[in-house]
Formats: sequence, structure tokens, C-alpha cells
Amino acid sequence: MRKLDHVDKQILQILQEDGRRPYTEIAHQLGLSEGTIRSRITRLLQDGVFQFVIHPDPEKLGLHVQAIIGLTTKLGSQNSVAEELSKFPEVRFVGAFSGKHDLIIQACFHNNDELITFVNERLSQIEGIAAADVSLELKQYKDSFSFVRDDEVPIQ
Amino acid sequence: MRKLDHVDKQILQILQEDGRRPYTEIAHQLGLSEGTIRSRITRLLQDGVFQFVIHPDPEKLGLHVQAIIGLTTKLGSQNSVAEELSKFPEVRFVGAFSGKHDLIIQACFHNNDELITFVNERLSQIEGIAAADVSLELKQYKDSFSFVRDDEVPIQ
DNA sequence: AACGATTTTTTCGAATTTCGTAAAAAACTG
DNA sequence: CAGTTTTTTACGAAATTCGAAAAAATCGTT
Repeated sequence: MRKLDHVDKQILQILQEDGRRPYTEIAHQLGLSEGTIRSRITRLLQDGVFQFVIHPDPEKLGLHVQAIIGLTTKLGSQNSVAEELSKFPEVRFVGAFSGKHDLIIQACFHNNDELITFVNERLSQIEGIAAADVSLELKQYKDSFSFVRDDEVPIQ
Repeated sequence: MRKLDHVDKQILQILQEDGRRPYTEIAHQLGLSEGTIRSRITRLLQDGVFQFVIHPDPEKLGLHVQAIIGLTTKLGSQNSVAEELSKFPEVRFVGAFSGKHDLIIQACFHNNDELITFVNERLSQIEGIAAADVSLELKQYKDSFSFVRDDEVPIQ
């Protein structure tokens, strides 16, 4: 996989703001031809650098309750627990971490009942979870995939 | 804002998988006309139900270090701290929470140095942060905005 | 059930975008 | 610097999107 250059990052930055901006417009904006933008985007997709998706507003979908849950797993079951958790549609993020919790997940629910049911019935049925530390989201300030920056990648 | 119906959710589910699928194809897939898909998507966008974005792979962008940081703020400064943090491009998530930490953020860095600099120099300069509890991501299992489900919204 | 009003869906030609591909240009290599 | 590879451009054909009007469906009222 070739290293991303300035043009690639500019394309990503534009698509970050509007994932459906036409190649022709991006081309015009960057002073390149449509074909160039197209071939670059095709390559970026092929290299798995990004995907076209949508960002729904959970509130508008009726998912009024969001939570971050820190999990402590029994030694040796971290991986299987993480994979099990990843299958749930209400779980949007699962990661293994160093620090207080072995796993940290983020999940969305319609209401508190659904969250309680998830913790008490779903989580308890997964073998290997020792403890769950639930933090309820009170207000969301920022939530995005917008981490494309055009600054220099540090020399390793 | 009208309530989302089954067709809206189906459209969102399709776009979740491929944010660039043409209206014509969605229409064909759902047995509706292109115009219907177009007007529904236009309305959903106008109502702020979702946005077209891209999901970059942080690793492919050279962002090899991700962290979740739980913050304790001084009484009264939670909001200003959150807003300040939201301005950082490396910070992709900021939320106020009940539980152990007042704020929880998620951020991406090129390397450990960048993370250390962020914690020691950026965070320390923000007025109102009492403590920061850093968890380093060791492995990512799931990360998506795919929380559109087509099950029943519970009766409140 | 019938009515008008409103909203949603369909239709269709025009404008725009995307696609396939070949040629040109540029960049890289030894 | 000639040869090779990669990238960009160009352009006609195919597909998609767009604008707007007609048709259909939905809704509230009687």
C-alpha cells in the first residue's frame, strides 16, 4: 500500500464533510481531473483506507440512552468476550484496553429499561465477564470519524 | 419531524453498508421509484436524521495510538472543558457522563509521544480538569455508526 | 362513504455524473 | 537519458440525479 499523499488527504477531508460529493466537484475544487479523483478514491477504497458510510443521529432514531461500559474479564476470556459483544447491534464500539478495564464498550438503547436488560441479561450470559462499570451519557459534545488531518506524519 | 417508518429504516440500513449506493439501486431493491428514495433521503437529511460521511481506518492514516480518557472536572467547569476538548481534531468523541468520570473522551494519535504531549501539555492547559485517567487501546474489535435497527421502538 | 386538502409517490425528459478506456504526461529506475 | 511504470487526462457512452408536474395515497371532517 502506497503512502497517502497530500491529495489523498485532501480528498478524505472533503468526503469527511460530505460523503456524497461528486468526483467532478472534488476535481474542480482541487484543480484536478475527474479521472484522477476517481482513480484515487478507487485505490483508497481498495486499500481499505476508508469506507462510505452514514452517521445517524441516535436521538432521531429513538436511541435516547447511550452508555460506556468498562468491563473486567476473567483471565483468558478477554478475546471471546470482546467477540461476543461485537455481535450485538446495540454495541457500536468494542476495544481491549490497558488501564482499569480490560474491555471498554459503547452502546445505544431506546431507554433505561433496555440498558438494564442488556446489563443484567445479555452481559450476565456471556461467560468470562467479572465486572461491569456502567457510565451513562448525560450529554454528547462530539462524535465523529473526522480524524483525517493533513499534518505531517512523524518520522518513526 | 415525522416519525421514521419502515422504509426510512430500510434506506438507512442500506446506506449504512454503502453510503454511496445510488438512489436507483436502493429503489430497485425496495421496489419503489427513484424519486421516492430521493425525496425520503432529502427529508431525512433535512431533519438531521443522518449525514453522509466516510469512515477512515485510523491505522491506515498512521494513527496507531488510540485512547479513551476519563476526566474528572472541577465543579462548574465540566461544560467549558468539554467544549474546549471538542475543538481538538485528534479528539473524536466527547461526552458528559454519570459514573466515575465527569467526561469521557476518545482520541487518536500517531504515536505514544503525541499522546503524552496531549495529556501533559494540551490537557494541563485547559482550566478545570482535576484528573485524567488514560486507557490505551490495545485492540479494536468494533467501531461503527451502525446502530440503525428495524425493530420496534418501545412504547413510552 | 364522500369530500377536499395535504402529503407522498411516480413519471419523464434534461442535466449531470460516473464509467471504461486509450492516449498523453509525469515520475521513477537503472 | 532511454526505458519502464505510474499517474493523469480526455472523451464518448452509460448510468444517475435532478426538477417539476401528474397521479395516487393519506388524512380529517362531515
